[in-house]
Amino acid sequence: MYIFVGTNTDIMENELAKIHLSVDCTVLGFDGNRLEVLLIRRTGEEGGREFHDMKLPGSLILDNEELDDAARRVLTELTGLKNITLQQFKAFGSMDRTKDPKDVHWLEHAQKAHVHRIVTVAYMALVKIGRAMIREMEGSEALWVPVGAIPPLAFDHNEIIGEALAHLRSSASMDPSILYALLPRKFTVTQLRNLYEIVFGSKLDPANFYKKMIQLPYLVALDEHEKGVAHRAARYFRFDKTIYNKSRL
Amino acid sequence: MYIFVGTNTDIMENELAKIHLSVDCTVLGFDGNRLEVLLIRRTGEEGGREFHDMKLPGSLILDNEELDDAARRVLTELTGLKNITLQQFKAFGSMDRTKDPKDVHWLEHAQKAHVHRIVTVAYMALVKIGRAMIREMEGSEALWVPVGAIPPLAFDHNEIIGEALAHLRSSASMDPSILYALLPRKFTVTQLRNLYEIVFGSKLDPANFYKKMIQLPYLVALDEHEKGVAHRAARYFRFDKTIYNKSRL
DNA sequence: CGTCAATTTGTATCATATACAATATGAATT
DNA sequence: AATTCATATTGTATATGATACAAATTGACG
Repeated sequence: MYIFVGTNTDIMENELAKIHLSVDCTVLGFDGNRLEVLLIRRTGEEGGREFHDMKLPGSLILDNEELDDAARRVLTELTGLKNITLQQFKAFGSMDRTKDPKDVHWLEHAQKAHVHRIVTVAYMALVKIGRAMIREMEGSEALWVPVGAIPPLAFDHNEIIGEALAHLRSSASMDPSILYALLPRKFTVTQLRNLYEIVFGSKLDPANFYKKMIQLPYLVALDEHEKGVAHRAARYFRFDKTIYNKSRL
Repeated sequence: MYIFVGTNTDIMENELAKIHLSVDCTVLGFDGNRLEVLLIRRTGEEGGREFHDMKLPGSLILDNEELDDAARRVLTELTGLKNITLQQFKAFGSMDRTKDPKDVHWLEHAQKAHVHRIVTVAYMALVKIGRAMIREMEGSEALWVPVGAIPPLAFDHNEIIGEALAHLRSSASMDPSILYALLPRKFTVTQLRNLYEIVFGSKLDPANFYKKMIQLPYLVALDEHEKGVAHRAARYFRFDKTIYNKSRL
């Protein structure tokens, strides 16, 4: 005879929610001036009329697939990039995330099944907006939208983006080096400062910021300078990850 | 005619994982000296022999139940406490979290169904270890275990606790005020310093720490002092949440 | 009453943040 | 070619906070 001591929270199988599980990725990029999010165009139907809107890139989890792998799969299929900075930051499972009939209707067609409830694990990804990626995305339904100009999206995706940005701020205040994932390989201190100002939402003194940054051992000055600007050309720097890892045992 | 434009990540229903969803809570308390975790005794069976071990408090998600509500339900049933500091910090969905046959066997009996895969949303809870809670827990299968002396637990619960502690550190370094949830209503600056030292894993100068803390407007000095200690009795303070909220617009 | 072990106060030094003036420079303009 | 412009970069002075550590205080105990 077996003894199974459970807590008083044990539940019979037939009371359980039939739950679908997905991942959604908030892919953030920096165009030198603004933060942008990668969104997917969606075409659906409501009350007999076709409509167009947007959603986050995402996917249901495959059988036997790790959560992180699912997020990486979505990103690779979308951007062609590997080695993307990727952080899981929150699961969203509210009942009213499928409150909108548009979304329910779309889900039932896209998944070809009735979806009672869908819980999603949200990821934040940081990418360099580069030529290779732009080319990869051509002809796809993906586009970049500035975070200040995001229209109403499917499901609770506006809320997810809001929390992704909060996660970026808190994550970058713990370890600002993640921000280099958003910058091109070569960048000026002014570009770096712009990014700091946008992420943390505050103005910084250019002179003091400059001095603070160039004293960092892992910020390597290059011999190259900007060109074509109507003022003194700024020096390019690069982030040396090897030096960085050594500098923080 | 309807048009549904999907991404190339669309998936047929029959490829989908049959997933169960749960919450698990890492409940942390501070006994004045050490951090402790609340664990649940488990009795199961393996190879015809009964065994005893421990697990985190948790539960499958009820139908139509919010994730946060599920976590709160587990905590209320366990401790009798309401208004607990509670933060979701990560979803765990690795395939090999049910790698151990002990756990598979236990799950099938406890849930009375075959569980192919179980994804859990992990929460960190911070509580004051008080008389009321201790009384509430009497006769239950719950007990406090110091974080330095946690034995191998069910599933990936050791890993979950590790990440909960990491979350506590990063969360407290963003906003140390969450630490007051672990202290009694009245506490000395030395108790507060002990907690800081344990959470951040570093020694702090008592004199400097004292001066830094008493200048905070929301740390209110009481007229009461310690008694029964073999040295100068320390003054009690309390954390004033109202003042705290005002001091950070 | 002196001793003990910790709390609490005092002070001096050092590092870093901030403010802001001054200089440098590549391109556009005159 | 000289001047203007706008930003990059350097310099300097001050304020603020972190750290080190000595000194004074106090409740309990023998």
